[in-house]
Amino acid sequence: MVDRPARVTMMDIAAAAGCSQAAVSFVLNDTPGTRISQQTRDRVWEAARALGYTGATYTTKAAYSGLDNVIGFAVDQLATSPEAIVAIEGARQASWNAGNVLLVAQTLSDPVMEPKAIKALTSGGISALIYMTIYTRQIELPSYVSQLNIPTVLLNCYTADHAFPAVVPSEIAGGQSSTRHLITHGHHRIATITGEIWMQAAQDRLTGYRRALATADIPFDPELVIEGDWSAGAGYAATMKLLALKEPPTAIFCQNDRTAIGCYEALKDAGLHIPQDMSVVGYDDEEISRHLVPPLTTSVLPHLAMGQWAIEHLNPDSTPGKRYPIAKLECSLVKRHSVAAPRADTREIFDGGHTSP
Amino acid sequence: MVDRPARVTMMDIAAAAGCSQAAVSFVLNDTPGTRISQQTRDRVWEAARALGYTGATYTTKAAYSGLDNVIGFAVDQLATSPEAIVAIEGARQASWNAGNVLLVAQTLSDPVMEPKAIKALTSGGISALIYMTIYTRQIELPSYVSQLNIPTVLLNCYTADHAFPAVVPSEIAGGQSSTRHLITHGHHRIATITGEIWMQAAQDRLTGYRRALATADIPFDPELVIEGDWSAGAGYAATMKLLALKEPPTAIFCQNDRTAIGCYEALKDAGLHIPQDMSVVGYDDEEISRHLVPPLTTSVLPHLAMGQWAIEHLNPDSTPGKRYPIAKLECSLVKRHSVAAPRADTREIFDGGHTSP
DNA sequence: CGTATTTGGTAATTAATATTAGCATCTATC
DNA sequence: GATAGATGCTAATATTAATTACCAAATACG
Repeated sequence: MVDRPARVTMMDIAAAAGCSQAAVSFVLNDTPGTRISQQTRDRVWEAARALGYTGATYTTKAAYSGLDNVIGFAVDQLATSPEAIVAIEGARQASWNAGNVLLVAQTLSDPVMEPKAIKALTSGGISALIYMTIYTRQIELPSYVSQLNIPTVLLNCYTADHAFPAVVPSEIAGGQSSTRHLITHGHHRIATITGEIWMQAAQDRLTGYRRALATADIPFDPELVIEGDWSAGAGYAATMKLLALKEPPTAIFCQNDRTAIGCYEALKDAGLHIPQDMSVVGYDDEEISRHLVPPLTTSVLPHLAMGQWAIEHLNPDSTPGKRYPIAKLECSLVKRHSVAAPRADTREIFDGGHTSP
Repeated sequence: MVDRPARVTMMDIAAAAGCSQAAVSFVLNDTPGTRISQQTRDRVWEAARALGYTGATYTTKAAYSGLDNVIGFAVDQLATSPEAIVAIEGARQASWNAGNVLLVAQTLSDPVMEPKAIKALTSGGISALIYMTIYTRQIELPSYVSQLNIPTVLLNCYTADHAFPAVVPSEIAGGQSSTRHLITHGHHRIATITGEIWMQAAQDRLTGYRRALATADIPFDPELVIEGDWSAGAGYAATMKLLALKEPPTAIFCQNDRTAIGCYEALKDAGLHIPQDMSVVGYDDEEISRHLVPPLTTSVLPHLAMGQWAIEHLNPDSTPGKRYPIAKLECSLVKRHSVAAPRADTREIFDGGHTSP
């Protein structure tokens, strides 16, 4: 480069502050063992700030830039739901022994903010990156992430090319075990209220539901699947629709807790009691679920475990071209008091008359 | 320095990778317009990583280190309570227009981790720092924070020397307005269940309580102040103690929502109804409060506003020696259904016989 | 087969910063 | 009022990294 007019050097600061370049170096680096008066220090700092000193050109984007054990954690949203916090906590716990520091930035799913956030993270010299999204989904990893040349793990999302380790909740298994839990309590006529069906999670939980039915040799009845939208309102409406059926279900698998809240309301309005008249299970284990009456049986999202998994799979040997399978972690069922065996009379109808002892 | 054995330079990498220093520079900087084969690039990266290349020495800790608009947010705990997240969200909203990126790190109140966290934050070249604690309290700001030479704001904490702008909730005003709310509903015999009294927040809320009584010319009765510990259990015990009083109160100001939950339980067990037999107000506006029966009147902690305030007061002109007053933001009361006028009969006793129309 | 062009580098130069050594000036001390 | 530090700084130098200019081998091509 022939002309570099923009760059501010220590020489410029020295000229502005009326001292030597060496003095500027001493001040800005706070070099121990040098004697510079406070006045000169102030003048230097002031000049540096006024001129917008940016440090040396020699700040290579190279790996291990000074800080070891700093792991970047990029997530699209922090405040909207607790999952991100839980995952961060899991990551923190897992890296506790190693003394790692987590640096968290929000990408806000914004084409302007995301590169800024990632740059802010990386220019600090992180040694690894965890990239998380709030909603489980396939993503296109931006090039400025994939070309970072540091170990990277995807959390709650994955790319089509499987170029990075990725971990997501096992929603299929979760839907399956929720449904199986109802089946083992003797239910045969089990309804489900889905989320917005275009979302991966909703499809997977439904798949799990069907799989559990198939495993137990219970025929699938499309009448018992109502499409919701994760909201309590949809849960209410769907439950009402189910109750109006000629053969109403004896149990409802609500595919998230908010839907279950609407379901609770509808059952109350219909004069039915949980779990005597109707068993209900939710999904997500939101804080409120344990305070419902009766406390809701639901599945915990494994975000804590996913955070831990991510840390444990930050493998430095990134063989180029390697392909990783997507890891799926179990959503464990927390059993509370919203599930019971169906009433004998109801059960007899579908059980062909023989009741269990 | 005569011997510098530790420092890894591009020369070292060049030797290890079997190429020139220039080639290393090209590769690590991804300099456009240079032709380096992929094999050489790989060798260079591998060597750089193996040797632990840390970048140039010339990475001055100077101001404005490359990244403008990156604000560090250090907080002791992220996961234990939602306040930190709310404050971060407030800060994010406030800096939205400016396009700032927030970089969040947890200090974990740990003498080992905190310096690491702060260093991770600052070495990225943040232009400002917000330092937050979960519990409102006076702190000793570590020297590596106070000597950072960037605009700094304290959130939910403050130093004895007032050397930095600081913002905390106005707990005194909050306690006062909670109590006043009960007074305006006609209550004269108002109890309070405190938190752990060594905590600033508990003391301040109690002070607000006393101040509200004094303003309304209601004599302070020590019998009506029970020391709790923020827990539901303490709330239960304290309420029972209050109910056993010769002249039980008609309203209870629980100094946090969890205490109020215990209080609700105790009242239920005593066969009393809220708000007909006893008015209750809480504090903190936890998620659960709106789902209690009846929904709890409580005060919202102003963490969102505090986050915004912090961003707005990141003033770059840090005149050395300047003193800042501690800003206090209002805890606004959210009125739900746990407060009503006292029963006429109860009120008559203390009202001297004349009831309001 | 000679020549042009691309590929893949190096050597030398330059820019920027860190560090060492030393030089005035002040200040306390006898 | 000489003198021995201590203080506050600069000049010179050493390191390090970025960049330019150039070079040799491989490849394409008529």
